[in-house]
Amino acid sequence: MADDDSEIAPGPAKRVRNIAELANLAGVSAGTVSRALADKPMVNARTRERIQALARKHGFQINQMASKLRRQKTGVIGVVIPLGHDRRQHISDPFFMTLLGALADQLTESGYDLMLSRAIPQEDPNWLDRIVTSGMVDGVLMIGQSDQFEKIEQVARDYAPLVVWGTHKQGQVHCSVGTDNHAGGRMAAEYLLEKGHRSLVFLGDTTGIEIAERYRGAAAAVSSFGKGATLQLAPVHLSIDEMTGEIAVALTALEGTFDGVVAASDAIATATIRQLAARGIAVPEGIAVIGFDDLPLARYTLPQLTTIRQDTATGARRMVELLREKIEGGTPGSSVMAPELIVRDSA
Amino acid sequence: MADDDSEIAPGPAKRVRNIAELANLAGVSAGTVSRALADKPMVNARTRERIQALARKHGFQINQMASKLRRQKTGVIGVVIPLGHDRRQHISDPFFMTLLGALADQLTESGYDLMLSRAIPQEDPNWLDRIVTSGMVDGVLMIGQSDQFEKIEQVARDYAPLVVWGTHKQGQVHCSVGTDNHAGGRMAAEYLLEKGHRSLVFLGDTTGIEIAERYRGAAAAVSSFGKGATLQLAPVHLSIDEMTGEIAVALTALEGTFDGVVAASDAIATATIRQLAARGIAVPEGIAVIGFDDLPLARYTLPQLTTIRQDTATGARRMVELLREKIEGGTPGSSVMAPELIVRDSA
DNA sequence: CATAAGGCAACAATCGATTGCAGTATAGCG
DNA sequence: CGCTATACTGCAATCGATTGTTGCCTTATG
Repeated sequence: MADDDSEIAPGPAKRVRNIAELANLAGVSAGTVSRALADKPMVNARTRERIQALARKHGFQINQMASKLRRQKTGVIGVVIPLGHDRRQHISDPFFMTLLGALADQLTESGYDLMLSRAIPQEDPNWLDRIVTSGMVDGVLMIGQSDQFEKIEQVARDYAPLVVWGTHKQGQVHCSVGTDNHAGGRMAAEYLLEKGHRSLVFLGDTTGIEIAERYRGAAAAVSSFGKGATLQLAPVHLSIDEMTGEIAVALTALEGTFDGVVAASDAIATATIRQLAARGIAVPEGIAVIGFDDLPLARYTLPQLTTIRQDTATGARRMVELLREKIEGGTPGSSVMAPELIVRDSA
Repeated sequence: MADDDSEIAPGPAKRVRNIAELANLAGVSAGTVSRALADKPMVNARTRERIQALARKHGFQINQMASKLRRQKTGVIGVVIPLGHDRRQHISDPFFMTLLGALADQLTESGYDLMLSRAIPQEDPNWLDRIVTSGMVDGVLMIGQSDQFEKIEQVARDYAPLVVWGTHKQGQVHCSVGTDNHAGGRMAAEYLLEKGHRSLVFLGDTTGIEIAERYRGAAAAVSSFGKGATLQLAPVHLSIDEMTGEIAVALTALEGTFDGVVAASDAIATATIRQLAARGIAVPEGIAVIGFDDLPLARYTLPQLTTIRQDTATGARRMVELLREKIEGGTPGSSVMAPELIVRDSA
């Protein structure tokens, strides 16, 4: 094998553990190796390439821990999912997963690593401080505010590199990216009203601020429609285990009193459609159902979901952009995205 | 100023950046602080508590990078998704996401942090080495072998702490956890045959080893059934963008030549059902469809999916268990889980 | 030929925590 | 009272890479 500069090189040679050893092999100092591998112009092009080739040949890579320690930055972004109001809500919640996927793509493209944490505020009141001051991450992206708005505010007051997916409240300290949930809720209810439905039910648990906003939006639409329109509220949690039973209970309890469902999420909407089908109620003819999120699964149902779209792809892009700005010392504002009504077949 | 154990402590006091500063405050040496915070019995119980209280008060936490560097372990497990044969397959693929969620839960419970990486072998042939030797992780969990079986084998030969979700081949070096894909494929086809369907189509791209196994299993079932039964193959990729069009093409091309579909995944199955519905073909009366995975979304479709279940929860648990064994120096074998036929309504 | 200038590389301090070993104080016992 | 054993604590080396500073050597120019 005609290889680099050696005669016979069967597979990767003796393992090189650190810069010093490689420096020995190359006959230079550790500092030079460091600069060479970092492509610094200060080192002669020829030696640089020689060193890089040697590194490649021996499968050598910089020890990240040492490097990060010295440079005081990690190249890692923490992605946190606070499971606040709904302890049993699994990290595998479909909306979280979708946004997480988008964030992973964005961060990878930006050269960051992604560290995933699940946080349970009820068990550890310092959940956020722990992540923030662990020294493991350059910044934190949070998926959802849950019922931890105050905690987030408190931490954000002296920790800059933090961007949260969620609702934006007037005057809040922390930087958020999210859909206008109030507008989305209103939009959903208005669409059902427009379609001639008058007795609406909102399926969702309003403990978390985002869902609460959606409910308020729907309520606003109904009350501004005036007499003849009503909105009932039935709490349904996001955890998939609890959801099914709660929907069944709600549907039974409210049977005959409504002709339209505003679901707090697509997951709830699909589960609802399924249960309605099981009861022999056609969607949308018997009862119309509108979702929220526009997850991929919204297109998998039959009928396909009419829903309020949250654009997770651009949301993720924006979160990463804002976080980078903050890491570099900027102070960008929050970003509120307009929800979009996606009309398909369920309403 | 009243410091140390102080009288009035209004909020977190002056920020303490490292062990040395805290040691100063406490009037002890850095070593003692380190031991105290690590709950080592060697330090006096009273001083230990005093130091811990002080740390809490100043919101001090050990610098992870320094600690990890010194101890030569990170407490981080890398979770890698190789996007081998299907470059456009997004990290947000529903099966990946489901397994990832389960892994996240398991790792968190085991006290590990989770670092997520997306790897594109075609762009970076050293994708796995890069992650393994980066010094950032104590071990690696891989989700899916894709078409990288050889690469994985090669790395596994001298990197122990690696556990892969996927198929187990006789005599392989790397440790895998997964479903018996061959048996699963066979099971799916047998079920359709048993139900009286004779002309089957397998929808899936057999470049990846796991899907290939499923196909071979189905083919085995069909050929051992004997004459009268046929199996056609139509490649459909896992990427959600490509999938839809490819299914449409396949359904059109094969129209009228089949009465049963063995889908390589639940995602493919649901997309297929939807397209059949759009063509006015009833499932399962007109054409039966059976999926693979038993993702949560399998219950969201109408009709609900009959499918081959892969138990991701126990799979994840087992992956983490095996990885821990390997990190501690053990050499556990692979684990093959039996697939399970879940009969619902689509076949 | 001499001197200046510029390009490269070596040296050594530094990031912050951990830990083996040595040292000291206190208690206990003869 | 003195000596040993025990229980802590302090000291200093170490993990591996980065980077400001210093110094050498080469080349160019008067």
